[in-house]
Amino acid sequence: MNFPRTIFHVDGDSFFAACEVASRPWLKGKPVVTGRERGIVSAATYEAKALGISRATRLLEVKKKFPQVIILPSDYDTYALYAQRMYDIVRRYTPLVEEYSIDECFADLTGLAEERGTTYEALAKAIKDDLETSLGLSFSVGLSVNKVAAKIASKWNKPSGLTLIPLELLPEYTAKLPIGKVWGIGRSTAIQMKKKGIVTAFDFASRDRHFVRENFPKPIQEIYEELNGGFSHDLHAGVREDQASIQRTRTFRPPSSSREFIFSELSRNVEEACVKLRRHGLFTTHISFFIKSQEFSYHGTDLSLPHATNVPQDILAALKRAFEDTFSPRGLYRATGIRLSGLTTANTLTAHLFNDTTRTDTLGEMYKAIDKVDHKYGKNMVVLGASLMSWKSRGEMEGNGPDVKNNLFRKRFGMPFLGEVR
DNA sequence: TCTGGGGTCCTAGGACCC
DNA sequence: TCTGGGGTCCTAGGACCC
Repeated sequence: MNFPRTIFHVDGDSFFAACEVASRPWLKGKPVVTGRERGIVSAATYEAKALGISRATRLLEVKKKFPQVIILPSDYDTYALYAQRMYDIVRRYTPLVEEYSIDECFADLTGLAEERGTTYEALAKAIKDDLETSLGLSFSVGLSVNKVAAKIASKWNKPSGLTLIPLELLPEYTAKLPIGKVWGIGRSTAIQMKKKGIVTAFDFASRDRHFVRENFPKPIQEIYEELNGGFSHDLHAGVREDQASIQRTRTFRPPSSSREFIFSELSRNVEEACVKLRRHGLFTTHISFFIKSQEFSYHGTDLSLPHATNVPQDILAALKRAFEDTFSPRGLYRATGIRLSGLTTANTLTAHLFNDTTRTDTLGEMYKAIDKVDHKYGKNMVVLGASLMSWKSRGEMEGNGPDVKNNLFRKRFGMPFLGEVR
């Protein structure tokens, strides 16, 4: 078997649902789905899938047809914990591990089989067994010559599959694979390709290189190379420190046309994005926000801030006018979102360029204290008055239950400058 | 005061991923 | 599949410069 480079891909089977079962053993063997807060299925155990439930099935339908199914809200903190353990186990074999997503990773095993006097098949099996026995979850793994091919391999046989695609077998696999299933080929590219007579991944791979260069953008050209056994996607091992953006978005139900409420939703998103910013020790210089209409159209703008910041007050001040310009009282909206980009590690710009640095520094100090309070007593102990309507909203009850909601309000008191504290 | 050729930087928007 | 939330990368085109 020929592996010029040896790229390994791990994919957790029904990951979210499987994590729930692993952390609550009494759920074992039961049909469990996650995604309660969304109203549709995010992940389903195989017992649930056996009933005919698949991703994106409506939960109302699930409840009606299968009352025995256990419906859980997503718990990303737990999933992230399992993901971390998964990466660490793979790292026992090589430091070259890319933490690709919450349920996937890539590893570069090039040369390792020879080094250990074993085969790649045995090596892949060992990693898979290690993962499954240590975590109590099932994984599908794939081994091939690059990332695109390794993804094909891990998807080939789910759940709990182990597939090796050496260079010489790649055409056999691509010939059986619709082009739209290839990692990086989305709907619109697939449609474009169909018009050019490309149906399978092999159809694409066997086209003339010149034709591909002429007709497709760079990312698609890179996929072309990898479908032919080349190597164009490097592994990004280690943790990413140069994150480009942080975003926070939230859908609310029912949709609303209240200016105050929608701004409070935005304000809450800004606050939560800032928490993340501070946790990473970052400051933002560019923001973009949107409000999303019931018809799924997005309205919003991008803004540059006068100086780098990590406190919500600065961002909201910049946002206020743009929001007023964007918001239409006749519109019906279903979500808001904020994205922070132009991230830097220090607010160097503030130095002596602006005369309100004192205020910003004071706010900075205050948020240090607030972050400590949140760390000690739980998230969102202190929130801005501007966000308050969002916390009061009905949608909140669905996730946390009425107790939390009542609790939230008993302990509130107003505080100048900060808005409201509870 | 009529206009060549070439470069950089930024932004909006599209496409894609899990 | 009538649709949640969090990301990345690329490209075209405008602004500006020599």
